[in-house]
Amino acid sequence: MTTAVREEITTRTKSQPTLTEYAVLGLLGQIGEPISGYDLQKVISRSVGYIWQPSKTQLYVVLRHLVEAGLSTRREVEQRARPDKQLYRITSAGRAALRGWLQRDEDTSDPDRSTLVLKLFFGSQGDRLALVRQLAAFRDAYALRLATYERMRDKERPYENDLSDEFTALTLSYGITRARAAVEWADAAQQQLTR
Amino acid sequence: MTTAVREEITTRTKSQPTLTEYAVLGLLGQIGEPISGYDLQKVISRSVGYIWQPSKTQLYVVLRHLVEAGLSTRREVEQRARPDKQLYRITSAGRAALRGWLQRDEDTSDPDRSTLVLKLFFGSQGDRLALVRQLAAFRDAYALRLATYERMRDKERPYENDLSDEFTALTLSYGITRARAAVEWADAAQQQLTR
DNA sequence: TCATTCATGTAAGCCGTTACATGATTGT
DNA sequence: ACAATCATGTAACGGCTTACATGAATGA
Repeated sequence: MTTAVREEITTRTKSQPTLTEYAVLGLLGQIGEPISGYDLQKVISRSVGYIWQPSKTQLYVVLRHLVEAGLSTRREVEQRARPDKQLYRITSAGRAALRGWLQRDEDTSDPDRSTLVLKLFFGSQGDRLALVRQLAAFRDAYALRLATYERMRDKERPYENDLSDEFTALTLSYGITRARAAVEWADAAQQQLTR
Repeated sequence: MTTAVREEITTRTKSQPTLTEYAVLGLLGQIGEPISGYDLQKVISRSVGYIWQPSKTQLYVVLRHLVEAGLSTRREVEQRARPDKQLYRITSAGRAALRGWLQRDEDTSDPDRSTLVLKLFFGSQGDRLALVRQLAAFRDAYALRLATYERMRDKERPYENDLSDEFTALTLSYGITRARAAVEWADAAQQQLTR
């Protein structure tokens, strides 16, 4: 029974890490010392929490995956007064994977999912130039979007099948506001990083 | 075999609609005339697309759900030159469900998931006052966030387990920029709607 | 006495994605 | 000759959430 489960899990492994897995890896890298899943969650809520926050259940799953992929070690610590705990620590393979991820350009130009911002959070562990380059791509993607939105706004009868009214105009202006804010932020960030 | 599948689906029904289902329902309501899934997708890409965009596969699933829930009718149209198609049209029960959704305050105060903006898109089909009220809640949620972020920024040593550096400061400033933009937009929108 | 902290997990299920299938028709 | 348009779907699976379980220790 146990073995059967093991096998299933093992065969499923090997695909490349998810966003969440990289995020956890990034934290392990940033923290340095071994840390339990439980404590990690607290760190998250005080740091990356505002960008990205998985449920605790998922966190435990992700940590297991990282260990299976050799990106983290797990060490069991027995306690008397408290339940036993597992301490996780990034491996050198983990650091390499993280650096690789931070390096790689994202081909998806969907700025909202915003992998870029997450990467930037862990920027100190990666290559500065690669991040600046990705930041520029992020900026451009949003600028493009912004242009599209503004074109939509400025047409009086955008398309045959038109749904526009007072309310849709409002939501469109929301999109514009957000996109503009993103572009401006990206510009400032770029200056900051290249200065 | 077929019957078995039918049963499974039927028993699973009955839970209240998902966000995506409401979104499709909103579109059916806005459009008025019967429309095929295929055409719906096009409308989406030209309208709500920038807020929310399901895959075509999911769209077909959602339409089936709506019919099963009695919120939409489906009428088969046979064609010679083209594949047959199904035309969907909102029912009165559907309109009622939609109005109810637009009315209801959302208890989750997570502004990012942004149900509010989606609701606003369909605002013309709902009660103006209810939407203004929800818009205010949205504004407040973001204002609260903004305050939290600014507090984080202004502390030099935020917490024991501190991760802050040049990069995290940058991402924090991203959060601040976004939150501030959201608050400002919400204020303007509120004025617009109450004027 | 009762809630909270510590610490990890299982089970069930939802929402959604990508890849693939089908097959005639129209445009380049 | 080849690609795109029309039109709908199945299969497989992935990521994530919520609810639930456990059980001692500490604090109000």
